[in-house]
Amino acid sequence: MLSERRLEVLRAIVQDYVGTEEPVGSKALTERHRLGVSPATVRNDMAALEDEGFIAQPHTSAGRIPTDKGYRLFVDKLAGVKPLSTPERRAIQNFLDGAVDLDDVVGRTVRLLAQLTRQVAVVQYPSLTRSTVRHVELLPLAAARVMLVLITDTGRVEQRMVDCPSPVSEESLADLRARLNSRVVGRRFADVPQLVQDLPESFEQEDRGTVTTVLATLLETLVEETEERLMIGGTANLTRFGHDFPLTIRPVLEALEEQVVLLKLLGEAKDSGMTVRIGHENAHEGLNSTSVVAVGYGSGDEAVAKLGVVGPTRMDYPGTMGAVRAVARYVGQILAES
Amino acid sequence: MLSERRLEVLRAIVQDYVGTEEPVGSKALTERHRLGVSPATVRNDMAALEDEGFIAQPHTSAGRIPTDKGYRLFVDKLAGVKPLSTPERRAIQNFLDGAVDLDDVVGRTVRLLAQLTRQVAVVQYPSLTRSTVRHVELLPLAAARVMLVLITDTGRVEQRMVDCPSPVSEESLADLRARLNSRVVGRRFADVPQLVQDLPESFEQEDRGTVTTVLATLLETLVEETEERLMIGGTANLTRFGHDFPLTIRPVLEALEEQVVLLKLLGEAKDSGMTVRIGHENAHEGLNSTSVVAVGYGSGDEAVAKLGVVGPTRMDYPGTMGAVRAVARYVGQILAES
DNA sequence: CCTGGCACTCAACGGTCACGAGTGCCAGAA
DNA sequence: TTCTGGCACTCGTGACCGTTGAGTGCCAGG
Repeated sequence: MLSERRLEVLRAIVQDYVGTEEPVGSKALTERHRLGVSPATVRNDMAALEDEGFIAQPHTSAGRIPTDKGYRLFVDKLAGVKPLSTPERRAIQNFLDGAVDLDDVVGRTVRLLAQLTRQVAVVQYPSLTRSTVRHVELLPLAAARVMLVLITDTGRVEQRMVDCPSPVSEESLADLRARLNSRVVGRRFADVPQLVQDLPESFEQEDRGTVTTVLATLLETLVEETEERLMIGGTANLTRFGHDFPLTIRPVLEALEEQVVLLKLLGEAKDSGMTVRIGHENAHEGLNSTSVVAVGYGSGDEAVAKLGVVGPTRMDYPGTMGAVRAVARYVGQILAES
Repeated sequence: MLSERRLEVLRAIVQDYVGTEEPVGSKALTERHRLGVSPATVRNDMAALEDEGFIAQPHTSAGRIPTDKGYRLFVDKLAGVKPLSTPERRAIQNFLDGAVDLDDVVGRTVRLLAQLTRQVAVVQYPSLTRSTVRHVELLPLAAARVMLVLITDTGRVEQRMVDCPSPVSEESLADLRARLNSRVVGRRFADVPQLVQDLPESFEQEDRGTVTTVLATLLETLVEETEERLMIGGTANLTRFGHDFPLTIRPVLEALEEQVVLLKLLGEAKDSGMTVRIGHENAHEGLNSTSVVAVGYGSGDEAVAKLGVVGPTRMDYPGTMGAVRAVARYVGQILAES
């Protein structure tokens, strides 16, 4: 087991390295942190930490840098979550309060998070399957053409065109709309399939085709949209990564463009509490030199979606975690109000 | 005026430089392009082209590279638009055909364009002001709370929450919905303000407040959404820019994140025909070393929005222009069908 | 178990030098 | 006139090399 002081040394190394972006040596450490021991002692501790795999040397005769394992220990045991300052909190609230619709909320959140953490921000749209139905609308566009509009309690709206097998009267449509809504409003999307299962049977023969088609489209929409949407921002912050750009930044940008990858990334995060994935802990190869800090957010107790940031493993974990958590809370509040 | 051969030399320089990304010298030129003259002659021509400002030397004893002015001449006089190959056309169609809604169309388009040109793609959502109204829906959510949903002929949907000054009955709402739709369906959004101007007067005193509020929100939505939305993709392609990364890529990423900047950029493009802005022709400073190729697209003759790509001034103009034009056409078709 | 001392390693920096691609200019040929 | 070959010159690039200094590992003694 590592002694108290060695942990202290690790903490100091992480902090210095995050600050300076340069390998940190024993002498510099004793000067900047009152460890109460000489550089030689620190060197011994460092050797031990290196043996255990918490730190590494880029090359002989250079200082040490933390490994993924080192950051992991730092995050788990050595660092807390740094709360935001009052002005910061106020700024968040002001910035988020002006949003007019869901797109706007998500857009503002992503910009805010990117600015606050100076990293790449990712915000997932509230999931359909975890939301409840606020309203289902059916609009006749032509004789046999209907637009289906789904509205969630989180303000999300989805629409689909439905081509019916036969012309539908306004009355039948109104009837379907009414019955459909009476069954599903207030229910979770995940439960919708069950709830509408026997609906066609209660209609006249002539309208049954239409009802079936509409319901099919509705269910299809639910399935398609389970692959969620998301928004990213702050990619310009990637340029602060390191000096060895092209190789580092390229795969990250590529990964960020693949929504599938990002969604999987967020999906892997725990539903409650904050999740931090460091370097190689990320399954996707392009993100092996980045860390992901993610957390769920929602209007109530339950998370309806996730948000987070992607940055270099060498990031300010306490600060980033603080910002992510705070933003998630405020977004939850905003959603609850609307 | 420049002689025929000198123009030919300029064309050769642009082509070679675009291909190799390295300053091109007189000897290499004569070897790769059958100009029928010796390197010495080409040198004289180059000196002339340099005097006129079409090409420049990064430093003495290096080859020449085209200036913005040189590219401009190339695009205007020396290069055509390269049509896509049949497989490419087919790929576009296949890729775009599977789209389920407007978001999907735009998303697919942006990915397609990025992939085709290997550059950053920007696609603007169909403008509200230039679209026509397909339907206006009013959904009662609570006694004094209504959701306003706007649907355009291009499939775009906008929704807003409206808090009414007093409770509204279902009947009044249905009445308003009917009258509103009878006035505006099929009309252009730009004309809506006029069309609904006198609507409140025709309602009972008790509902007038609600009507006014709803209309106010409607008009507000139109104004807000005049600042259009857009989607970008292919930013990973920025890493192919040059070897002097950080300085080049940074401002571009920043500019791309500012939707305002991009919208202005696209807004400056001509409504019909293709617009190419080269290097310093772009007002925004961060884009001084990039070129923008943009074109309008729409379901009919008229453009409802624009799309384009952003890439290094050193880009394959004929190919890029060909891809942009082709994609715009297909997107137009898709929109017309839906 | 900590400390000071010491020899060793190695990336980074800067200077020198040869190479070669590319230029401008000029005198002579077409 | 216009093109061509020849020639001297420029200057960025890359190889080579010695110096410097931060940092290490190890060891003997407190």
